[in-house]
Amino acid sequence: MKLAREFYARDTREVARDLLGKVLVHCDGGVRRAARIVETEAYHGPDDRASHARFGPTRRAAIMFGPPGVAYVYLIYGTSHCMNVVTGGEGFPSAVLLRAGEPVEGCLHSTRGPGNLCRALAIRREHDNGRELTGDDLFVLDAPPPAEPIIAARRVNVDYAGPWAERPWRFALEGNAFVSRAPGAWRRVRRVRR
DNA sequence: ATGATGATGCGC
DNA sequence: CGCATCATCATG
Repeated sequence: MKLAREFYARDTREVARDLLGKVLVHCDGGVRRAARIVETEAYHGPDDRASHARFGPTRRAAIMFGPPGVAYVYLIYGTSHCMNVVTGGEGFPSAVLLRAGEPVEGCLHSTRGPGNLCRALAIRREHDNGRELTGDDLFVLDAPPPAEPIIAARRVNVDYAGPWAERPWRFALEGNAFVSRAPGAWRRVRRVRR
């Protein structure tokens, strides 16, 4: 069963945790590609200095201010695409970055790391940015809560964000082999409620 | 540790 | 307009 808009219309950090174990599906011209989400990051509100929304509703970030349940896909470092799902209430900019998955079906590449995950599922900014996750091409399938405990840590590569970089808004399934490597990963990890 | 590679956002 | 920056990855 596909996750409905109400799933996304909640606090970013809650959505980021609840997305773990769910299955991201991309129907790519008749071919189905899917991965189980094992790592996410929350970007929460206009004051989050790590968020693309920190400059306000610019052309790129405006989508984060819009309705939840929409894909936000952008190109980073000229080489990698990253996919987010827009969350929260309209007008309050927030999104969850999908950082890693576990291959389920039709994956073209490693699913470890946000850029790799997009490449594996053939998700690209030109085709998928702004796509409604309530549609039939790109969506997330519901799944039972994961057996693995959920862990949290500071977000990756957002040192420019000052104190906001310390917030434990990166979530993952403990011990999962597909969780991305990153500097300082899981050092100050805290366990989160199930 | 570093380079590839291009969109983005800012400041002039 | 120019320029620095960047929610990455692969390689050595």
